Amino acid sequence: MPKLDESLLTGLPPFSLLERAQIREILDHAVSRRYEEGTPIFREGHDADRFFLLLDGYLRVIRSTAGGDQIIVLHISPGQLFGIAPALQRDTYPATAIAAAESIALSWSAKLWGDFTASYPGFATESYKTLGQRLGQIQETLTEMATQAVEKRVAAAVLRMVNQSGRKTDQGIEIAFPVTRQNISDMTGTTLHTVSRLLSAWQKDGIVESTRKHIVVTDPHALVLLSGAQG
Amino acid sequence: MPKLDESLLTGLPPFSLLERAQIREILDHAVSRRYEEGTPIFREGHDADRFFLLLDGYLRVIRSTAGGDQIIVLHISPGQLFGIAPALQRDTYPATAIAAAESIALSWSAKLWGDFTASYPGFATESYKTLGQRLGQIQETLTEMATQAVEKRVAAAVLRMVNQSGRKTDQGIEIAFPVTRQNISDMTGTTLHTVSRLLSAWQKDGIVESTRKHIVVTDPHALVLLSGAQG
DNA sequence: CCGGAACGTTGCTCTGAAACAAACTCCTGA
DNA sequence: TCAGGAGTTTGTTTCAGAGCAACGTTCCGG
Repeated sequence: MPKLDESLLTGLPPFSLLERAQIREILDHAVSRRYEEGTPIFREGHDADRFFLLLDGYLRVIRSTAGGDQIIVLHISPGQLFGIAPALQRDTYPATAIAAAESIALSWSAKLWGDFTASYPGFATESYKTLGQRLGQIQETLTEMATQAVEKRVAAAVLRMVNQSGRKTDQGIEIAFPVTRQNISDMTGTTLHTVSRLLSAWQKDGIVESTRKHIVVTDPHALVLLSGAQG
Repeated sequence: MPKLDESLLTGLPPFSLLERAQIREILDHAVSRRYEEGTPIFREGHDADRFFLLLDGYLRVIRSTAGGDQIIVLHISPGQLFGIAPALQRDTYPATAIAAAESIALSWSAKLWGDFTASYPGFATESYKTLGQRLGQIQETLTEMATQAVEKRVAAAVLRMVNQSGRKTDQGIEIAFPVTRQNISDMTGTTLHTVSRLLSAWQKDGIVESTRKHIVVTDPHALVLLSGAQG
């Protein structure tokens, strides 16, 4: 296995305070791996023996019910730590992570978490900061789910993906990873049928442009209004 | 202000590894306060300048939408840390905490969080463990909200309160703090009307017994079945 | 002891969205 | 190049649960 380059980590929040030598040290303990679209990185209930950093690609974090229904709890984008159950003293992962697009991630043995927080200034602080943001996001989604009508939720879900991964094209802003109607329904707790109808309607109104597994938002402002941003 | 007694903290997870002298030290920095039912301890968006430990009573943690709807994210029971936004490097509280019954809580300046985690063995570990559990709970609620029908959600919500605060009486297990229909609807994202109907129906079936702000579960097993525990 | 507020119950109506159903389109691999 | 599967679209039906309304009950302060 070739040595990983230091530039992979420089500039990322958890490592921003570190010396070059320290980053080297961290990388020497890391394992790098590529995941095809649809491949699980880890599964709900399995031994939480490693923690991860996404270098490239996008992930979906999923929870399933006993009845077989599933929902997408959040998305992970490049530069983020994930699977940090070990940081929370959990011995199993509470959710499943799946590559939404071809992805590359580093990972470390869970045992190293303690070493990292102890040895590297800023690492713990920044990690827990991320965790706090994530907790806030989930609470946000929860309130939304409990109080908002389907159309608002779907609009909000699309916006969230755009905000996290949007990149400009000539027609508008596109979501950088493949998304199916089913995926969106799993984010919003509705059916793919309803999502399909909504997207069709929005397309008619010139708000989005969508093909098979691909969505471009042509009128973000209209979508923000639909999402009910207190208007 | 009289000195607080060490026995208040002994045995609680975050402090279990500590010496008597260390507990003394921690208590000397603490402020103790009593809150009437309905009194807010802190509010969403306000400066997160303190963190708390509930000694007695029960709290509701609430989030509100711009549109004025609100939902109860979780309940806090005695012995739990709460308002630990400072631990996550947040400068405002992401939710509001309100006394569901008359309550007593200790609090410390947010600045001390760093000192506590640095000086007291096990404190950080135990705190983040709690946080992990809480994150798991919220994800659980989220999936439930997205996939389950109203009756199941309400049953699950009642069960959660019973598990957290249930105490045996001659007729069954009662929830130890006041709960209105509206409260339950705020936990489940439905209306108080629907909750009222459900409780009436359950009462008819001999599953619960409820008076004004008080609920006794007479047949917990039936409720578990209703909650859809994969049966 | 009275009046009003807070909480709860119940009946009725109506609609948003799930469920069911049936094609259609694109993509992939044999 | 053809078959099958994955993803999508659209129409129709159905119903759980929200909304509205009116009334009952308990509690508390003056």
